[in-house]
Amino acid sequence: MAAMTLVDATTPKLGRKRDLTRDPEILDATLEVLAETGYDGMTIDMVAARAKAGKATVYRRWASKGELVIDAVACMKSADIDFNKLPDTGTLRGDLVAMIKPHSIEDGAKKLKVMAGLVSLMTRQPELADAARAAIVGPRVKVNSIFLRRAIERGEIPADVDVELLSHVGGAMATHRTLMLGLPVDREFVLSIIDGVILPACGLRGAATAPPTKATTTERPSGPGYTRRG
Amino acid sequence: MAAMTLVDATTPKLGRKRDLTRDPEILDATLEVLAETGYDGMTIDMVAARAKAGKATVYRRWASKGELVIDAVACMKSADIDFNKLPDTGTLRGDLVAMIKPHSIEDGAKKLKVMAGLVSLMTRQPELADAARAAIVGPRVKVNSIFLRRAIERGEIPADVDVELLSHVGGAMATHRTLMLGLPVDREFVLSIIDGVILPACGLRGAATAPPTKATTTERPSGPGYTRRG
DNA sequence: CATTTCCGAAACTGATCAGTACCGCATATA
DNA sequence: TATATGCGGTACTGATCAGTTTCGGAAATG
Repeated sequence: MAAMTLVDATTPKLGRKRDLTRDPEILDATLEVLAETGYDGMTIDMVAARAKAGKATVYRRWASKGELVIDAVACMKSADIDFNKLPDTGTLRGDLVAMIKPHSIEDGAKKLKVMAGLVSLMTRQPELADAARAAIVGPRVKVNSIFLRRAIERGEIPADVDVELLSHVGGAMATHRTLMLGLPVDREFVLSIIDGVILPACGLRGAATAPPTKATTTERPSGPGYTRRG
Repeated sequence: MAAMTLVDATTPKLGRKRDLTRDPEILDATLEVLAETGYDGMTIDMVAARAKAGKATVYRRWASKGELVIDAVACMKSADIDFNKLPDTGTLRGDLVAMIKPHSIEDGAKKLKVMAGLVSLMTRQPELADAARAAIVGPRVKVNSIFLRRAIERGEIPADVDVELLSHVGGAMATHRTLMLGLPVDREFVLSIIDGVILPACGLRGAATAPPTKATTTERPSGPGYTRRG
């Protein structure tokens, strides 16, 4: 990921070799500063200081501030969800809830903070926008759509639910809460999205909710934590 | 709205009076530039040029760039929804759809563009964040919660739907689509949120959708465009 | 019509920051 | 151990921009 915009780097025959361990450290520092101050507030000196590196070292590896940031953002992608280890609990709710881990929440929060610092620039820098979407939006949407499609195949939810749209609901609510409302996205909030929006929108009801006033609540396969409406 | 941060302005006994028509023109120019370039990209010279005013004229009215922007954002609030003329069609879907007017879509799109230019700063400037939320998030959420509560009172939707949460869904999806995906929020998209997320989450189904595979679709008061599940 | 004050324009000041150049030291090769 | 090179640090350059000052002209008052 980093290599793509790295400044040439022809290996010398003699003398000291480029210290490759500096790259990830500088990229991490970039993400930290980005999350704290945003793109415009971030200076190369801040990044260098954070990484305990010299400014020149940064410019020896990346041609410009813009390319450094694009690389750093692209870097976040790999540190994301492992698609080979997705939960498969047998229920949509189970799968969604299984994704709520402290690490995942924390990681998402940091990514959204980075995103906040880039939003303004993204409208004018398609390359950056693509990198940010691929790193932050893409993976989460993909996971949700996998879970939803599974639930359809399983017959748990109707086949006509708008998977594409519903896959975005979680991320949209988290984004909105962080960027617009300035409130934290914690476990409780994610649960409320699952039980208050996504599952109901699929015709299911969340775990700990009272049955609807009039509806005849037909008990379903009775797996832990959901009932089907209709 | 503008007056609160305006620089003193003691009326003289003699000579030319302050041209009050310049204020709204400068504020409008500010919003335009803000939407196009974001807070950091915006310069006072740009605003002055756009308003065909001198830079000094701007500083004669606002003490700093920050205060100008806060005023401009606060200004957007008043140009919003008229709460005395909210639609009341008798159905939740009818009310929600009645809010989709070309002007409303356009207005929302512009506000989101302005918001995009402020997001990064909002995390570090609570005053600005408050102004932005009051102008952009607040009114829309309020409208949705009014519609939802009405629908509950009417018995159209269950009383246990999470009104607070669902009121944010529309705005969250629009924000996400604009800021993160860089796609336009058009009538079709708003309709898909209504029919694909909000109504289903309330146990209703949108107008032009096939009935669910297994559920017994009980026909309800049979107003145009909805059926109740359960 | 004289006076006062605002206007737009443009020049100026000081701070900040991207990007460059250079230094002396550390380190890996031969 | 001699040599070539990357390292962190610092000083520099040039551009940009917030905010100030100044100026000639235009308007409103009396």
